[in-house]
This record gives sequence, structure tokens and C-alpha cells, in this order.
Amino acid sequence: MDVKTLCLGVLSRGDASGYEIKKACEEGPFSHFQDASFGSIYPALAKLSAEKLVDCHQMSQEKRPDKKVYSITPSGRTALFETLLLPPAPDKVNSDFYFMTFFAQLMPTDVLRSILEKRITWYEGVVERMKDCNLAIRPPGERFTHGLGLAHYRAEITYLKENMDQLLDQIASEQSADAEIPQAPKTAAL
Amino acid sequence: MDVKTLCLGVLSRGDASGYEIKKACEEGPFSHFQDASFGSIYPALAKLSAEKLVDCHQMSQEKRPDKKVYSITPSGRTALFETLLLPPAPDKVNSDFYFMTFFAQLMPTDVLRSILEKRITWYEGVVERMKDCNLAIRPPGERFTHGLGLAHYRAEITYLKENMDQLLDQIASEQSADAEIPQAPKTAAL
DNA sequence: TCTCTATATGGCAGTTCGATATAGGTGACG
DNA sequence: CGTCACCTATATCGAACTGCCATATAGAGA
Repeated sequence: MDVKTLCLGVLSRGDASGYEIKKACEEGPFSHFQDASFGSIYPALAKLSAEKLVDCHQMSQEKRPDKKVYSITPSGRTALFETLLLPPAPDKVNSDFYFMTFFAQLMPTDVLRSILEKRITWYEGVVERMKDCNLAIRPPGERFTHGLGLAHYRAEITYLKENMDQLLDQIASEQSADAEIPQAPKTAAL
Repeated sequence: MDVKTLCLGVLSRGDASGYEIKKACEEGPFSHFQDASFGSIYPALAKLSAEKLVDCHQMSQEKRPDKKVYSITPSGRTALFETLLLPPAPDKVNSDFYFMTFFAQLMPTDVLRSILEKRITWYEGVVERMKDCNLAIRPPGERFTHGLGLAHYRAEITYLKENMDQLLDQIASEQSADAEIPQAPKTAAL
């Protein structure tokens, strides 16, 4: 989703500063499916402000940089609503982890094992935190999306736990085979 | 994964042109977890070429633009190997679909239903094609990653099928409640 | 004293996206 | 049945966008 729409979405749930919008994408409810940096959020907010889709109230704070709190305007809500009617672009995923497992046979087994274990404990933590979060007060769309994310993470954890040892064994035996049998093919061919 | 490493990864499996690398990210085995455009692939290949991590053989074709076929060099393989030892960056996901379901209560139910159904049939097709692909000939890392992707897609399909009707009902009843009861809260408060 | 949190801005490098060139194949429409 | 529009294959370029890092500031915690 383009960053302007993302900002409108966050602001539709309540006023926020640019910094808080970033936090919502990093740790908040959007963190599982959206990604945006300061370098895209601040310009997006400036444009939205120029288009009158959001209002900006400057709060001078002592001891801190001025805080600019943005609120969505009625036309901003309309714009968000209309964007939601458009067909969604396909998901974009960029995963170093998948890339690494794809080339697992190029990796030392101990490095690979450590990466797999880190992934499992990381996602187990994510699932724990997601289970604890209070869903009752949230609208059905948020509950649904939350559940979908949980289903994903659980499926990943289950798969990793069930298949990780087999993968490590296969790679270990392949690598030792490479090392042991530089001349063995002749024997095998007999 | 940065685009240079992605190109090295693709080329480690066999020679390819820039166009073919793009195809590998779009439809090929990398399509589930990597995303790169021409504008990043061609500059990346040029840099890899300058660093002698890949060789480039110009193939003049009749009736078509010259094809530049790249091959990974031994130092390219070493560079790929070393990158695989580095800790992976966290996954980056950008999903319009999740964004939309998150704001499901802002959407008309028929639009929402259509998006959910399209998603299901799309991923059912993906799963079918993945089941049919010949895994036996592929290295264990590829099989593992393939299975992990399948597990994800299946979990998503299952969740969507099981929860979609409930979501649509909740939204429909919420929207009709909004329309019907502008004065009802008084009654409810009695 | 360092580093973290909170908050915003600026710039550079990297990326995306769209245009351009070329030419044969494929499908639709009259 | 002809023709035009669009798709595939292939590469390059430039404009706009984005990400990432540095900078500024100051209180809080280690």
C-alpha cells in the first residue's frame, strides 16, 4: 500500500505524529504487513497536508523537538474509503531467511541451525504477544487480520519444528558425502 | 536480500540473462520470497561484473536485442557463500490485502467478499502448481523452502475459508446497525 | 558517560516505475 | 481473412520515490 494511504489508515484510528505512525508500522498493529520508513512517512504527511486530507497541529514541546500531530479530515476518510475499493496490488515479500534456507546446502550446518532456532523462538515470542493482546475491543476487520497473521506464524513454527532436523541431517550427510567420495563414483558405477 | 546477492543466488543455479533473473523472481522459484525489478537487477549485474563476481558473454541475436548471459565466477560463489553466513535481515512484507482486511468494516461487503474469494482461488492455484512441481531433483534447501511456502499458503487458505463468512456477517450486521439505530441507543440504555 | 527514547529534517544512494527500441507471435474484431 | 492491438523477449535511461544514515536535542536510565 502506498505510504500516503498507510498514513491515512493509521490516522483513521486516531491522531498521531509521524514518529507514532512509524511506531505503528514497526511494533504496532500494522507491523505484520506494512513497512515504511521516516524518509517516506514525513514526505507523505506533508503531501496529505497540502491536499487537505489531514490537518496538522503543531505542538511546541519544551525539551523536545516540536511535535506535529496529524488528524484525518473528512475528505481524508473519503480518500481512504475510495482507495479500499481499488483492487489490491499483489503482496510483496522480501525474506532473507527464505533466501538462506533455499541455499541451505551452501551453509555450514551450525550456522543454519542457529538461524532456524532463532526464527522459531522469535516467532514463538510473536505468537505469545499476539495471543495476549486484547481483541474484544477491536473491530472485526482487525480481529480477522490478527487471526490470519497468527495462522501464518503458527504454520511456520509447526513446519520448522517438524522439518528442521531432517533438513540438517540431509545437508550434513550430503556435505560429508562430498568430502568422502571424490573417487567413490567409480566404485558406484561398477 | 540485496539485489546483488539475489543475482548471485540465481546465477549459482545456472547462467542467465537479466531478463531471466527477473523471471525467476516473478514466476520462478524465488517468486515467493524475493522481489526485484529491472531497474535494480541491471545495475546490480553491472556492479557484479565490475567486481568480477560474474562474467558476461554478449550473445548477438538476430531479430532481438543482444542478450547478455551472465555466469557466476568462483569469487562470486565465495561472495555468495560469505553473505549466507551473515545474520539475515528481518522479513519485509507489504500487503495491500492485509491492509484491506484490517479496514474491512470500511468496505462494502460485496467488494470485500470478492477480494477474499479472489485471494482464495489465487492461492489455491498457486498451491496446485507447487504440488505438481518436481521436487525430487532439487537440493534439500529448495525442497525445505518450497514446503515452508506451501505450509504458509495452505494455512492462509484454511483460515480464509473458515473465517470469511463470519467476517462478512459481522460487518453486514454492524453496517445495518449503524443505519438502523441512530436513536436506538436510548432504547438499549433503558 | 553512553545509550536509549522521542521527535523532526536533510541528503545520498539505491529502487521503482514508466518510456523507448525492436520484432515476431497471438488473439480479437470486423 | 486481414489488420491492429497487445504480449514476449531483451536492454537502457531518467524521473520520482524510498530507505537508510546522519544530525539536532534533551531527559532518563544503566
